[in-house]
Amino acid sequence: MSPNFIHTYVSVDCVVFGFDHENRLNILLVERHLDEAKQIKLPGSLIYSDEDVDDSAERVLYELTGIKKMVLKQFKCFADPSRAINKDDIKWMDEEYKHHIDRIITVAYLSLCKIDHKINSTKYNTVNWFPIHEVPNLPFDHNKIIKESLVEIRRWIEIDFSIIFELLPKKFTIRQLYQLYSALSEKYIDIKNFHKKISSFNYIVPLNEIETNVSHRAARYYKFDAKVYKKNNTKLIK
Amino acid sequence: MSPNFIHTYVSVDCVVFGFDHENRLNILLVERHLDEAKQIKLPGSLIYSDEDVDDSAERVLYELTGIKKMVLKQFKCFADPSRAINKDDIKWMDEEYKHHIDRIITVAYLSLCKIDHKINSTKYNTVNWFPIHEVPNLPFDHNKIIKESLVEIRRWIEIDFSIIFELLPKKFTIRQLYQLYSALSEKYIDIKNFHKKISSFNYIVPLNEIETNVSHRAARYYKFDAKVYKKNNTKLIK
DNA sequence: ACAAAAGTGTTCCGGTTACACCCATGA
DNA sequence: TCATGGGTGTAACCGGAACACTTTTGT
Repeated sequence: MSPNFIHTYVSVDCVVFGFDHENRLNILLVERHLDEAKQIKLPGSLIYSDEDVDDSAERVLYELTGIKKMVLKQFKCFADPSRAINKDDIKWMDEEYKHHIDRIITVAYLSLCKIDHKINSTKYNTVNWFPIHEVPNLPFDHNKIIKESLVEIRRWIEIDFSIIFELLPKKFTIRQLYQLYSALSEKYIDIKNFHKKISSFNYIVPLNEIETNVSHRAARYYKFDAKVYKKNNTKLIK
Repeated sequence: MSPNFIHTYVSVDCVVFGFDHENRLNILLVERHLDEAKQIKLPGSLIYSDEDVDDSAERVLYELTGIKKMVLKQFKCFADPSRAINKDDIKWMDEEYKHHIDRIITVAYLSLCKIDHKINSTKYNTVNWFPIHEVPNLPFDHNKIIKESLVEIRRWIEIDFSIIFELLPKKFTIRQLYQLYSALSEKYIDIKNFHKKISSFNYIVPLNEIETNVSHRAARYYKFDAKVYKKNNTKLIK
């Protein structure tokens, strides 16, 4: 065996997006403990020897939120040989996994979560939402992963518009959907035309319920009907 | 260290597409040798201990074709624990790498090549084009990888139309481009309208040269101007 | 002359865009 | 009564789809 072939550990890191009440994209970060210090990072784990990566990501998401069957999407393998050469990172891995790890490859996943959903982590003591533009410096190449995940979530919504509803409450107004879509697609759309278009889709179902306590005409709540959507599969933008 | 974390080799496999003169998508496959028997497979390699995956894929492509700087795109990590449990596959790995490998994770890449380009492999004795619909049973999960690569190449062209020209000769007719596009996008487009649209793009440059020896009106040759394209970046389909 | 494909022109249609206008509600 | 946003209507516009027509070349 040529000694210069990689023989390594492989991990999974998950970027979980949420959409807050101030119309900002957020991501979930967890706390890691190094000596007595705390540092935040992306949730992740080494994969098990009998696990597929998708299963591993599903496990990480469950350990993170307590939710089973979250939508998820693998988007990139990060394998820069120097992605884990920071001393603190190596030290943390030594402590966390009780073994010296000199190089580590990670497979990054995207996931989506309603921001009001109760987070019930079975693994982490501290799990918090961070607005995407307020994410501090993170260990390893986690900042890079997050940056690329933003490109990926936009692409994902182009491919499958329906996943956008994973970020909204079950009942939502068209304005909420508009603001989420705007936060993701960045190109301007007239809200009136957006409204007309969205409400013309048969998988956007109007409810007999409107907003309360708003200082203007109350907006109607709608829900997303996934079954109808699957039959038609209309893209928002052709 | 918990013993149930994966500690493994990581490889790269490349699906290289070409477009033949009968308007079929082809892929490059190589021969592997097991005992005295030959078997064809996707080109690939374990990654080196100081290599990033992208670099590794670039190296595999160079060893395969002799071409430097081929376009490439990582598209998925395949890590099913049972993707390498076939006895022949294990035996082959034992011989190829002189070491027993019980599990292997691979990162799959897409690449594109003009089918008339000379193939000058520095590693493989036998490298051949296979029409996509005539690919035989391959070892590991290579058939699965190829299947998913087809979905991916279509997506890639949606995102960046210009990469389609990697599959065409430098001089091409609009009909050639039409047939390639049809092979990839599968939805019918009227060739007249396609012609009109394509020739309206300023990055599709008409040449002072037309077909010869055709039994109908000779078509004009065009070339693709990447610089102009980069400035405008028009998508074929909005 | 005919076949086959290049290349151009024209019409039609549907969806997007840009608004104007009215409605409902709280302050 | 005013400000704010909900919700509807309409007309202009633009790009794609369909297809007719002319051109060019080999057989």
